[in-house]
Amino acid sequence: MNRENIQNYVQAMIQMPSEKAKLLADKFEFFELQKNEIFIAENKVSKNTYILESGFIRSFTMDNEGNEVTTNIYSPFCFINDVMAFFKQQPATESFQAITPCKLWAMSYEEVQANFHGIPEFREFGRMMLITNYANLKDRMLGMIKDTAENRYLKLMKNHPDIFQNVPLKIIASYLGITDTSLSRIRKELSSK
Amino acid sequence: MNRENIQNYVQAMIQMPSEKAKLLADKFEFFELQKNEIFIAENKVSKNTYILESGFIRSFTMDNEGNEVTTNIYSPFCFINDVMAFFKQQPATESFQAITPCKLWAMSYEEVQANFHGIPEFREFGRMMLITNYANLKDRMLGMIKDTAENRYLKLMKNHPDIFQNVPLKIIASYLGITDTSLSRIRKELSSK
DNA sequence: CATCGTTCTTGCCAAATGGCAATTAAACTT
DNA sequence: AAGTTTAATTGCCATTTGGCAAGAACGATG
Repeated sequence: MNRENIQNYVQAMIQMPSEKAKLLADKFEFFELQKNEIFIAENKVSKNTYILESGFIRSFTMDNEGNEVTTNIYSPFCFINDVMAFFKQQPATESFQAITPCKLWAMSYEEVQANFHGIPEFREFGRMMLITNYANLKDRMLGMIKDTAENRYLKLMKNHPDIFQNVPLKIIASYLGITDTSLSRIRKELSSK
Repeated sequence: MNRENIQNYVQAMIQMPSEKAKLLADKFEFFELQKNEIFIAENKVSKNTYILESGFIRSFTMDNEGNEVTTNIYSPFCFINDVMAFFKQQPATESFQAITPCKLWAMSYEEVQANFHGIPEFREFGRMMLITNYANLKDRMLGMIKDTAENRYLKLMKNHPDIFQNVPLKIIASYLGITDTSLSRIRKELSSK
């Protein structure tokens, strides 16, 4: 645990004096998760929003046949929650689970609201977080349409090699929108090139 | 053109007194588009944000082989722009084009910023818009992974029958993430059931 | 209303991905 | 370390989707 880490993260998101960043970082509370622990459950209202300091998290939901679909894989540092559900304080549409042991920082909804109104930089930080999340999702959406499964795999490899050392392939496959069987075959195909 | 329409739209997005909604609605300027006209061009900074009053708009970009990929289809009333690019005032990552003749309302970036700081309800409106966009994108992303092309087609049919009467099938196919050939076959298959 | 260009459909075949089941490999538990 | 669970790979074949090209249908325009 190191509060400076999230201070730097907050500061990296938007331009502000380091004292301000420290002020914001101080609003977060540290906690840890064991492997496989679920800390935001689908259909329940999430009272906190989170920053991931170390470890790997995934979000997932169920498809119509009852299979788990991994909607996202998170690696440090990043902001984590079901944005839509959290800001409206409605039930989450997906669950969030620790893939490895994790260190996180939490801030309650009430605290977020209070600081949104009181600290312009924080409001800006929140907005930037929303925008960044949105951009990431959009990139992924485009990738799903424009790229083959193989290319999506290669891109993830390139942009997040850390994930492949810490996250089971079946979860990665689900995130890429294919079965673990297909991912295995794609990997075999690539290794023979 | 009817300013009351967007006043109602603004008011529907977040709870506020109708005088406030009127105040916000007054900030938008009316204009029209011809069929096929492009009003936000990829790689250019969009100086305005828009509300669609009538007609159909699509956003699109190019895939790696140079084919157009329709990223979204917009029908009234809705908020339109490349959210990420607009709020950061960076070059748009996709183009926006009128599929039919359209009536729109525009607000400049400067005006948006000024009102964000001056009118809490407007700030809230902007945030809600962002969140709503995000939720829609997320639903679509999930659909791409969870549903077959046929189901995506049926869902769109159910949720936006209006689109099928106004937008060419090749654009709808692209939006669904398949080729026009495949969409045609899916439709044939369904009609024989 | 004749023409030109676009959109939509269809046939044929190829490529990508999935489903299931068996086997191997790896990770966890005691 | 042995045994048990979970993850990953592989073979076989089915299904979905794509690519290309030809023709039919539709729409805009003179």
